Formats: sequence, C-alpha cells, structure tokens
Amino acid sequence: MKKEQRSPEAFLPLTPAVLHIMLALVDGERHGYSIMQEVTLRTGGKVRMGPGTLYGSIKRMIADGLIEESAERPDPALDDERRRYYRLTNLGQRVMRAEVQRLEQIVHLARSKQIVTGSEMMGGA
Amino acid sequence: MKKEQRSPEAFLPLTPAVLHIMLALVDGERHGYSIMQEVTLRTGGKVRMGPGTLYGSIKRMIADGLIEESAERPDPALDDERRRYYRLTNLGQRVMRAEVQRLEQIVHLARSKQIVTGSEMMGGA
DNA sequence: AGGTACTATATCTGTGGCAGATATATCAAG
DNA sequence: CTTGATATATCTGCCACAGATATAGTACCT
Repeated sequence: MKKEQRSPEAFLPLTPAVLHIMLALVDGERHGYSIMQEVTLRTGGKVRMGPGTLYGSIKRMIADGLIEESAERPDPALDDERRRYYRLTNLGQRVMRAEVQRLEQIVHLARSKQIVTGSEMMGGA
Repeated sequence: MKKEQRSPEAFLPLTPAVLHIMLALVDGERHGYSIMQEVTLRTGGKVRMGPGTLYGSIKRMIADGLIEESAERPDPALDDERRRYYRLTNLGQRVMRAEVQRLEQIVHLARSKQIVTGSEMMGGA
C-alpha cells in the first residue's frame, strides 16, 4: 500500500489561490464561503477570491489530496446544511510547509541583496 | 507627462517565472541565456526555465515596463553579438520590492501560526 | 406571509501564462 | 568542417484564474 504518492516538493510552486485557501484552513475546518471571507478580511480587501477561483481550486485540491471534506458538523443550532466543510490533509500540511520554506528562501535571498532592509518600508519616491 | 502609469501593487502577485527573472537581474545586467543558467544554478537544478517561458516572460515584462533592453556592451573581447542584455527599470525594482514584501507577510503569518518554526527543517522522508 | 439581501455552492467561458517542441543562427573546440 | 554548446525566437497545447451566470436556502424586516 503506497502511502506516499508524490513528494510535497512536486506540488511546488503553489498558485496564490491555493496558498490562500491553505492559510485559511490552518486554524481548522472551514466551509467555502468562509474561506472567501477570511481571505478578503486578512488581506484588507486587496485580494478578492471569486466563486470560480474558489470552488475550482477546491475541486483540484481534493483531487490532489491536499484537502478533504469533513463529515463533522459544528452544532445543529449554528449549522447551515448547505455548507461543506474542508480541512487540510497531512499531505496538504506538508505541501504548505514546503511552499512557505520556499518563499522564505526567496525572501532571504532578496534580503541578502538588500532589496528590502526588513519589514519597514516607505514608498520612497 | 505621466510618470506613473500603475502602482507597483497593481502588478502583484508576480508569477514565479517573472520573479525569478527579476531576482537574476538584481545584481546587474544579464542576457537571456545567462538568466536561464542563473536560475538553474541558484535553485540547484530544481527550477529549469525553458526558452518558451523565458523569452515569453521577457517580452511581457518589457511591454509592462518592468525591464528594458540595454545598449551597453560589456567588452568587445568578451562579447557575443547575439546577446541581448536586459536590466530592471525603476518601476521593475519597486514591483519586485512590493512582491518580496507581500511574500514576507505570508511567511510571517505562517510563522505566527506555527507552520514553520524558523529556517531549520528536516526532510523527514 | 412575503420580499429582499445575504449566504452558499456550482458551472461555464474567455483570457493569459507556462512548458515543450521546433527553428535558426552563431560561437568554440577538435 | 563538423559537432555541440550558446543564444534568441516562435508556436502550440494545457491549465489556472476571473467574472458571469445559475440556483437555492437563510435571515431579517415590515
């Protein structure tokens, strides 16, 4: 029984949409619409993920084994039966970690070349 | 005379290919083939940018004003007249800075969620 | 009870970037 | 002078993404 299909690195680089979805799912299970709102909120409205991008990405991520649908329901009173909840799989978590580390290397490289001095910045024209 | 067409943020997120090319051009001017080699070298062979991706990206980046062709020739003895040298424009540098800062935010977010503990890691495979 | 706006999921189509193949030509080495 | 590496350019297929459209349930207001 093959437990490992592909190494996490084989999925890299992730598309921005996929990474955003993963970051929204780190804290726990979420349904699609909630992911949309979370991304809008976290980016201060800069990133707006439409339904086409969202559900298309979810479908692909499930097919790739990065996320999976959860049967668990939060609470009969707070629930909405239309919702479909998703969570990161073990593979998905490892892929996300690998991607973040890849981004870290790029940021470090940029730092070493003095493109950015730190987190501080100014639109110095 | 309009000096600013679009804000740097309007170009984000950059595609991996575009960012790789920019990072290769930070140190100074380079010609296309040299960019290809630099990316292969820097990533330890993990990323291989083919001619289609390279020259297609270059064309778009010039159209967007992110890079420009340079007329300067390095040295008559060391030169190869086939080569075409490129350099980052002022806009290109600002776009790259903005992209790196965007990536920094993602890495910091991931850090705060304890996805990665730091630069240390172990290839648990 | 009925209307309206929001919540929630799903699909379809157009656009555009990327990968691999192909083409062409020059340079360096044997 | 032939071979392989250097160097640039284009073309085609594939796939992710964006926006529009569709459908329906939920919540609130009156």
